[in-house]
Amino acid sequence: MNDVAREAGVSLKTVSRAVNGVPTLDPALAERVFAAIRTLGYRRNELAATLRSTASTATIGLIIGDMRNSFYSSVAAGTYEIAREHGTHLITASAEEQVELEQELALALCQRRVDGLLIFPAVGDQSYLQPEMDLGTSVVFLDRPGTGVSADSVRLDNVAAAHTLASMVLEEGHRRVGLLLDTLEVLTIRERLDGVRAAFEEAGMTLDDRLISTTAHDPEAATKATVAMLDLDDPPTAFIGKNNRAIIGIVDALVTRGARARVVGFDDFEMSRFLPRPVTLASFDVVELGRRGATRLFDRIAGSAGEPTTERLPFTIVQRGSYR
Amino acid sequence: MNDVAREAGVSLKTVSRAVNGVPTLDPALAERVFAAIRTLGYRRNELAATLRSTASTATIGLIIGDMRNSFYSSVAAGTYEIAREHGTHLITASAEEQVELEQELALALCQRRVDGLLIFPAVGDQSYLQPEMDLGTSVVFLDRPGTGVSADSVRLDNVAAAHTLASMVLEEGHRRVGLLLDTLEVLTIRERLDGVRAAFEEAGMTLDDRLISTTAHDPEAATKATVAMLDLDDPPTAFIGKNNRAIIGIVDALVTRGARARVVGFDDFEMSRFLPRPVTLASFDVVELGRRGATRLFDRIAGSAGEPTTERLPFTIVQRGSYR
DNA sequence: CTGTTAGCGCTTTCAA
DNA sequence: TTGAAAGCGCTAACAG
Repeated sequence: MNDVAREAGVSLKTVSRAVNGVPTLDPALAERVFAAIRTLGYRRNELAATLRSTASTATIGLIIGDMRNSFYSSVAAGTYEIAREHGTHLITASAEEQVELEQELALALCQRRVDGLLIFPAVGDQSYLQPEMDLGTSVVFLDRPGTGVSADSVRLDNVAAAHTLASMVLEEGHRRVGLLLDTLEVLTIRERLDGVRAAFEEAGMTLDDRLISTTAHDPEAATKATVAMLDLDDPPTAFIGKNNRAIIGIVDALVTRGARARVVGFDDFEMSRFLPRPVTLASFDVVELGRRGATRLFDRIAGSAGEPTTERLPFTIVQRGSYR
Repeated sequence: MNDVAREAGVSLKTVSRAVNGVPTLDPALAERVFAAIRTLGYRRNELAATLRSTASTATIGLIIGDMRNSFYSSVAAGTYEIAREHGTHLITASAEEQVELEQELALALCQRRVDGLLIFPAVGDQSYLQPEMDLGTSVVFLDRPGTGVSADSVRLDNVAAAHTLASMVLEEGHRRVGLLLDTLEVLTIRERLDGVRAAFEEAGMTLDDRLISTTAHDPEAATKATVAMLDLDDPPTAFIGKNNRAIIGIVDALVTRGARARVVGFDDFEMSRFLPRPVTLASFDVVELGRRGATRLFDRIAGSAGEPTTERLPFTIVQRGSYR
């Protein structure tokens, strides 16, 4: 910048003003500065610019579970969209649902002075964020609330979606309903179970514990659990899958066994129309989850005050599968 | 940092040394510094640290086409994996295959002083990168080479994969083969066409222009083009799809028409086993593409010299679909 | 092994 | 409207 000032025959500060587009600068001077910049091939150092400045670093961090999972990459797409509108860079990191790793990554991002953090909190304690938040870093939780700190969150309306799916199945006359879930440590899963349970209670029924699997982490595990339920004396006539991968596992089991059963579940996916059995899915707009989270974060970064809020995204019911 | 020094009763530099883990520091002094850090809640500013230092910013940039596309998000996953091993942050940006946007994003990342850039170059000219590379920013191109600059690239062996698929179909006795491609402006597509053409020539045959579609951008367009070919007097008995989305479109057309045809193509995907027709796919390890690109980039950042290299990832042939 | 001084590239005073 | 000086938070260089 000094070289540019010398070349243009102006002071350092005038170069700074030109580069920052300060309107009170004489256009003739500005043009001389830009000419010098071109001849010298000067590149402004954005990092240095934020050092003295009270302005932000124009960078936010996103901590997700797993980049290969389309759920998370869709959220990242929505987040990026909003970040781009704000001229902000997005640093994405993957914590693999481990809270220690999440903490390490979040603190590293804070050391990098990100303006804000969007986090899918892992099972565990997020109180490590409190000092960072006190120091001015904004935080928004996605999909589930953090533990031990109070911050904004944007979530899915799991209870209502689960209630709707379960009511539908019960109204169709099914009485034996198998649930393919994951560990109940995860709030999202508990919410989905709660919604189903509420629908059962409204119908004057109770859930059979033997028809609740909490091990359907992936398609293969879901298949195994489904097969086990089909082998019961009084097997389910309907199944509810906790997400797209559970649905795949259920359908796989049914096809392999040549069994017929009603299948419903959560999350739509691109290939769902090719499922060889008809399925009904409660679908959430996951890209919108990323957009809303980022929008809330930028509100806070811009200084929006007030108590932490919780936003819940609605769902839609879609019919898929039974391709022949 | 000054406050910490005062609190610990040492000099600024000693705090710096403690924070950086300089081994020649008296452990007793270091402990006093850390105690002061804890009581004051001091957070090191990584951005300021890289200002004076000749060291890197420990950040790399990745410019992809579209975050929602699993092809790109898989590459991002592989890139992140390697970046993490190097203690480096990953800033991801999406240029939507537009070269002007790509240039804007790449230059913005250079202003942020990323150590290196991984780019899926859009159709157009990448010579805008030359000044940045001269200034020391490393660049590696993914999936296709950049135009107008010479840099490392990691690519897929499209020609060989296309040749193998086409030879397979011809050996099975098919003589009318429909190609569902995208615009030939994209090198990857041209390579795939070249591989098919070579296989045809080896078999003493030529491609029928009416059986080459260059409009199969998405599943719907692929379906349309497939239907048009099926309506010809002498319709294809086999189809080659340019990627997973083209395959979906082809299968959709066949199922809707109740038509039988051999289907082969590029790229495996999670749901391919549920396709209602048997398909043979040439599958590339896309996560590995991200890993290799990042590995090459870190080699260059570490100072590895030499002429730009081109690496090509191999493919594997997999059988999918025909689920009942 | 520790401290002092200068300076990274830029912005913020505040005076002219 | 422009410029000089000071300083952001840290590290490099060189003494001691």
